[in-house]
Amino acid sequence: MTEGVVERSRPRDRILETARDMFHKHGIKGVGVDAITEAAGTNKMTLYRHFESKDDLIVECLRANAAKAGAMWEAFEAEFPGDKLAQLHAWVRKAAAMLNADGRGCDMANAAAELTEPDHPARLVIKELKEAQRERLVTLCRDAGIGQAELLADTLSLLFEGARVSVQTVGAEGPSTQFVRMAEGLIVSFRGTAAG
Amino acid sequence: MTEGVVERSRPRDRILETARDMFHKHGIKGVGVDAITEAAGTNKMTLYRHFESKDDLIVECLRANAAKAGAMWEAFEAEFPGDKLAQLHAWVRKAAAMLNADGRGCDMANAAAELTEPDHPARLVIKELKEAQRERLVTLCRDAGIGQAELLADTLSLLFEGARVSVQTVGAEGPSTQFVRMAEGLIVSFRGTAAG
DNA sequence: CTAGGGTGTTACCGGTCTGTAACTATGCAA
DNA sequence: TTGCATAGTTACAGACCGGTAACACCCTAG
Repeated sequence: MTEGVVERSRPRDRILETARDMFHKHGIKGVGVDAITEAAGTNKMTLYRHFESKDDLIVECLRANAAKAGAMWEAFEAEFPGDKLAQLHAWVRKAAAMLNADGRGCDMANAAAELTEPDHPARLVIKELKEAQRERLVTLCRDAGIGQAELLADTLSLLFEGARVSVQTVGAEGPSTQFVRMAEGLIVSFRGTAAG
Repeated sequence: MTEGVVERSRPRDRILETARDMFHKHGIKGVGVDAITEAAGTNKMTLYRHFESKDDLIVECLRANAAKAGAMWEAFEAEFPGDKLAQLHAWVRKAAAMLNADGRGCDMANAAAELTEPDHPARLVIKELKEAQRERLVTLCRDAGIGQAELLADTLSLLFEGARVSVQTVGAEGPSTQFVRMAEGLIVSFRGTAAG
């Protein structure tokens, strides 16, 4: 009765979820473990019983983000079963929606900007997850029957990545407003050229 | 009359230069003022005699970066006087060179990722300087006789921005390798369409 | 020579950070 | 009931952070 909060989930899940949100909003070095545990309604000892270190927590947060992104791809397939071109356009719409979601960029890109030590554990998983994402987009382009699928996928991915940092620096009214127009134009252009 | 021998630049210049380098390499929150002054061969008191605070130093570093970038544009004009299209291609080559320079992205984008407080003094100058950069590229495209100059400029700028974060996340062997090909293709494509 | 501005040195303040120790409280299961 | 895993509490260690005070130094202008 008196407790109506989200105390239903287990401390580990609450910590992970809260950390994801706070890292996203305030950056990784801008949030301490004390603030995370307090916001998660638990305490520091419990955090360190579930995670080896803050770096470990960071890595788990990045993996959780990637898992959520993976679910997005499954949603595309569910919405347009077999229609790969429609799924590609869905990706463009979803990307545009993320641009307007909040003024923060990609969590992995932001993490890479903050964690500069070359052997930081997060850098490995960032590279791994970004490469997996790229592979997915390349496959989607190829299955959509587009020639030079790699080039289109890389171009779209660079445009999106650039748009995300653009909203973070100059805001949502900057060059990123043209993202959909650019992306759709590119898809049309690549569809026009014969495969090869 | 008094000046002449510059065997060693003044403390303020050394601090500014050192801070620019260290912020670039290790991020802003990853470097303390003690480390900066020590690397600059001076001490903390001297830093605080020339800069109001670390935030003030950050802003001055960003402005110094922008000034250096401004010199780049003048170099284009000096190398290809009046030939705006050649200057645009020079911009593409210069951008590609920056991608391979080191694995770090744009200092302003990285600063925006780190400094999340909405009213942080650095955010204002980042927006101001990025908008100035964009205006320069738009003007160059327009003077090069390209129709839809804004759209080309924004597309190129997003591609470049995306390529910089890409090298920072997956490395220089990722999608950013195709940057020149993408950019040149876009310029050709936009030149083909009639102005209007 | 002298005065003074720029610089260097040392020590310190109050705060925050990650991470740990020791102990207590709770809930569930045999 | 007993036993054990999980979670909460308090306190602390050790390091680092941005920023300041007080004072000694040196070079040069006058």
